[in-house]
Amino acid sequence: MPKVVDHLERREELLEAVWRVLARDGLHGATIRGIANETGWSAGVLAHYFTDKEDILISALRLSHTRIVARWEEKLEDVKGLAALRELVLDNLPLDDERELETRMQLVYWDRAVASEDVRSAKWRHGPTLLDRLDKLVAEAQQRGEIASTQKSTEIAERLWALIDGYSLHALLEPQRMTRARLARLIEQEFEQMTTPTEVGTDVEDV
Amino acid sequence: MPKVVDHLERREELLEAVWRVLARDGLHGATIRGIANETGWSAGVLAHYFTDKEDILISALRLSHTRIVARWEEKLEDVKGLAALRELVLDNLPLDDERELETRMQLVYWDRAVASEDVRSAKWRHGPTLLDRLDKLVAEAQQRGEIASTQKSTEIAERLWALIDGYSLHALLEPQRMTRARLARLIEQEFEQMTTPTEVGTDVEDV
Amino acid sequence: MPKVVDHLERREELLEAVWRVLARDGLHGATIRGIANETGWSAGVLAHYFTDKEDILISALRLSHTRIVARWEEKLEDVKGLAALRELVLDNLPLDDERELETRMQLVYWDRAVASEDVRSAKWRHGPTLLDRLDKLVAEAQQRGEIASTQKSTEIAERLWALIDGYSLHALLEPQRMTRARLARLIEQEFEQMTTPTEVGTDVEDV
Amino acid sequence: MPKVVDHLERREELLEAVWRVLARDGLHGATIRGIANETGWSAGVLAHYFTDKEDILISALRLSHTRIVARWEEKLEDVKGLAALRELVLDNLPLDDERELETRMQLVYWDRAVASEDVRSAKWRHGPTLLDRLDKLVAEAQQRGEIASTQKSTEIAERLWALIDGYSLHALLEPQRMTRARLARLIEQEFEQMTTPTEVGTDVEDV
DNA sequence: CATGAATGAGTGTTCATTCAT
DNA sequence: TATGAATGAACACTCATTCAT
Repeated sequence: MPKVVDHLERREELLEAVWRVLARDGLHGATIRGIANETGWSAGVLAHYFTDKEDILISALRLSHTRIVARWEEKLEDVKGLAALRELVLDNLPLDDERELETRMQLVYWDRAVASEDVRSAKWRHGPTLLDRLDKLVAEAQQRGEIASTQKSTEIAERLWALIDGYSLHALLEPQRMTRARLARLIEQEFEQMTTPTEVGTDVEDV
Repeated sequence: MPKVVDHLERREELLEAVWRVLARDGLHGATIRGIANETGWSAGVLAHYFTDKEDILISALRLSHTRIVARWEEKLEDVKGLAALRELVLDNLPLDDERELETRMQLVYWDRAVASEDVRSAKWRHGPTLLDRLDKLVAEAQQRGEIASTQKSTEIAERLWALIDGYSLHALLEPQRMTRARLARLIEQEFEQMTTPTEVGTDVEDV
Repeated sequence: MPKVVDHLERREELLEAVWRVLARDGLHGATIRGIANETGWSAGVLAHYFTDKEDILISALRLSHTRIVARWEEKLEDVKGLAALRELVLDNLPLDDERELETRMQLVYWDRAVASEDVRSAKWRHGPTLLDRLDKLVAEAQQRGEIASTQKSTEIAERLWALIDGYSLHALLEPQRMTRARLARLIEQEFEQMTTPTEVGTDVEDV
Repeated sequence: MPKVVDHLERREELLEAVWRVLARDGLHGATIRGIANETGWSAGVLAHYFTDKEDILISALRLSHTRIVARWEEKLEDVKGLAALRELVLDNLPLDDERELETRMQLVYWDRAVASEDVRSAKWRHGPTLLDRLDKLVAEAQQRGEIASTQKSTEIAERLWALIDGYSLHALLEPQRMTRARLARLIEQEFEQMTTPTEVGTDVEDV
């Protein structure tokens, strides 16, 4: 009996090594040999699982997305509205090593994305699912009266997404200034602002 | 006497070509020969003005920063407080071609920045002057009573900076969705929120 | 299993090609592509066996030294004193193609050696083993009474070494004048002079 | 009146700079710009005095030869025989800075000489004048009875020349071992050996 | 399935040379 | 005469890719 290797399992194991290399060396520093070295296998083995270097990079990014979405599903199963929204936002910030790796992963693709329509396309990105989910949860929180409805849910979601990416970027580029603690505090303030002032506002109006 | 060439002028002319290449092809696609082609000169001419490819890239980034800061100085000469803050924020968003090029320029360096302490250093970046300026103007606006003082100026500035980079990123990655018009509108809402709700609002309520 | 190649054997095969190139084109004319061409392989293959061009050149020189020393060991196994000395001297003169190639090899490095302390260092040269060996054999011949002891062994060795390099140089630079035959004759005279005159010799004859 | 420049004088001034560069950086490290830098003039000025880089190198070597020969003429004007021979030999050893520079100059050309018949030719070298002169003086010394006639003058001259180049080489490659003092002593011994032992021989005969 | 030997295109860089001023 | 701007060929080196074993 020949050695049976679970093709998909091995593939994902390889892609996780790609993640580590991308997070460590950036996309410009990610070579086939460097990746192979990180996997512990030889360079040629990647040819068995991927057609191309581009295929490796796309696959790595997509697997990351898939994992993230799966994690969302699990996390948001039992929570609703504002609580769910907070959960989702916190899950997309580099507040621990795992999420920082994911953030780095996305960041290194941007250099290529600006130059290539192809990289910007759905083949690489899993679409704006984060924005959609934020929107859905914001709307839900508005319906529950947890968030003011003075602004459209889409716009609030858009703002949250921008904050997530902006703060994430600053956390990676200036880690000693934008520490994880500071980042968590700033996001917390964001939620306070989204809730308290407007709640009062509604009260006044309601009177 | 040899052919007279203004060294600094020629240098800046070359660096502007570098900008165009970086914005078009990304940092990973910027080759010496590609840059030379964009300048209209031969490849070897770059050796006269720069020691290294790294020198070219650093110089291009720094010149961009210098130009931007100079533009700020000019724009903010006569305005103060909230008006100045709005001016500064709008000046840092990809709302026209010139600013979009600047935003692209910065973005393409991030891939390298995450992997290299050196690229993150002051040699490449001109320091967090934008944040400092935002902070100063927010504080000024707070003193004038144009913005509520419920939140520290630093935190408001930090949020504005994150929004600038987050929105800019989305504008570049999904231009058909995040159009310039939409971006302008969202930023305008941000300013409305910073001013209206806190004015009188909370005070009155608390009474 | 991949194609099996004896790494060390292939390495030495490549280095022998480097010898031929150096002897033919000089060090200044030895390019990676020229060397690759001489090996019969593509240029990139050298990257598998050597880190650098400098590594190639150092390795080529060191292998030559290693081979030469090994040959000495073998040749001097059974002979002693003057006979061994003669053997050693003759083995270091360009009296056949193999030794001429070795001499050329050494010569082409001198241009670099004068300018660089590094090239003069032990990393490149195998130390003055030839001088040491000459010295040892001269002393041995003196103890056996085959050579006069009026001069220190070190000084005789030093002179022999200078003659070896001086004659070798002239043989390479003016081959039509300093033929191999002439070179052999001159060295033979050197040995005669080292032995006969001090041995009472002339006195007896003249009587 | 335009600035009058003595063409030949300027040419020689430039070539002396070439000497310094060759002695310092070797032939492989001698670039047009490096030479120009050493002259204190711009790079383009060399184009006015020399057609080619090869022309520069040839000219530098030939001027050196010319100067050396002129020095010989002067030095050997009043001395004859053995004394003149000693003078000539000492003048060709790197026993002071000026002569070391000359020796280095010659040495760095050897790498090119082995590869190119052209460099070995008379266009580059001033022919074996040193050997001829040595020969003439040895013969003269033999006629005067200062040196034994047991060996042909040509062969003694050949040996002296080999010693000169061999010792010079070792002095440049291992300066800390083969010091100038040691070199002078070894050469002195050579002259003693050339005279004393044979003198004894003659004494016996004369009896 | 896994290896690593081998390839060749593309990169940054150096440098002799030309030429308008 | 002297300059230095500009060129373009040649270089060492990197790296994704192919393929025989």
